[in-house]
Amino acid sequence: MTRSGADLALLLLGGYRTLVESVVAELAARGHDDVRPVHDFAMRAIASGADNASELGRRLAVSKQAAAKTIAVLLERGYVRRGTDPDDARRKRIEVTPLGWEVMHQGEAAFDELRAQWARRIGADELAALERQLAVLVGDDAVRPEAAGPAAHD
Amino acid sequence: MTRSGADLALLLLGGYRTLVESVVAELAARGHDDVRPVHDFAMRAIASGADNASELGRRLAVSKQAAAKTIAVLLERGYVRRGTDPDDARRKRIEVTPLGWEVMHQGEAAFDELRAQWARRIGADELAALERQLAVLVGDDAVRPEAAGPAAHD
DNA sequence: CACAATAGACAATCTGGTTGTCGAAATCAA
DNA sequence: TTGATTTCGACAACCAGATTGTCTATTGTG
Repeated sequence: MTRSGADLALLLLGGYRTLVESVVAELAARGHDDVRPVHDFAMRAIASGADNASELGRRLAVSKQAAAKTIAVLLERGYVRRGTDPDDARRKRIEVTPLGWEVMHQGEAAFDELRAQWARRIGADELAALERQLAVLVGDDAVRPEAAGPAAHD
Repeated sequence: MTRSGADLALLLLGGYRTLVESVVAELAARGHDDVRPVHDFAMRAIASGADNASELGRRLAVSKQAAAKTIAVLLERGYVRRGTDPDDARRKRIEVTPLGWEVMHQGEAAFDELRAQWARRIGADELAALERQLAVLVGDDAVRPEAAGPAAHD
C-alpha cells in the first residue's frame, strides 16, 4: 500500500482520537461525564506547578484568557480550587482538589490500559519503538507542551 | 524513559500537529493563507464523490449543517463551485475548481515532502512500520473518514 | 520614585461545530 | 395514484474554545 503524507497525518490524528475517545467514555462511565481532554491536560499542568492562569496559558500554549476560561469550568466542576498567593497579590493560586486528583488518576489508568491493549496487539517492543520514533519526529518536548507549540504572545 | 498512556496520546497529537502546521505554513507561503486543514479534507472528499452537503457531512462525520458551512467558505474562497443536479432538484452539486485542485496538489506535495523528511530521520522502513502499526491500532478506516467516527445522526 | 511588566477580569469576536425547524422534492407503500 | 415518509438544503439559535484588545491592581526595576 502506498501511503501519502496526508494519510500519515490522518493516522496520527486517528490514533489520538481513538485513545482520547475511549478515555472520556471510560471516565463518563465512572460518573465523570463532564470531563474533556483539555480539562485533564490542564489539571496535570496545574498539579505540576502551573498554578495560575497566566502560567497555565504559557504551558498549554494558549492565551491566558483561554486558560482562565478553562480554570473557570474546572472551578465550577469542583476539580480545582482557588486561593490567594501570599507573595503576590495579583496572583490567584490554583490547586487541584481531591476530586480532581481522582479524575486524573482514573484518566491515567484508562490511558495506561489502552496502551497495554495496543502493546498486546502490535507487541510491546514495537509500541516502544513507535513512541521513540514519534518522540524523535516531534521533538520530545511535545510531551511537555510548555516547550513547544506556537507561543501565545500575551 | 517510562511512558504513560497519556504521553502516547500527546505524541500522536504532537505528530499530527507538527505535520499539519508545517503544511498550512507552506500553503500560506505560497499565497493560500486562508486554507485550514478541514478545507483540504473537505475538498478531497468532494473530489472523491461527496458532491453535496448531506453526503459530505456523512463522509466527514459531521452534521450536514456543518458541512454546508464548510462548503460556504470554500465557495466564497473560490475553491469549489456549485451547480444543480439534473437528477434531483433538491441537491446542489458541488465541484472543485481548478484553484481548489491547485491547493490540494500543493498540500499533498507539502505533506509528502514532510513525510520524506521523516523517512530520512528515522528510516523509511521504520516509518512504514509505524504507519502499518498505527493502521492496525486505529482500524485502517481512519484514513477514510466516511467509514469511521461517531456518526452524525441527521 | 517613576515607569515598565505582569496578573487577571471583562468584552467583543471568530471558528467550527451542535440541535431544531422548515419547505421543497423525491421515494415508498397501500 | 395518492398519501406518508424520507431526504436535501436553508435558516436560526446556540455552544465551546479559542482569539485580540482594553482595563485595573500589583510588582519589580532603572
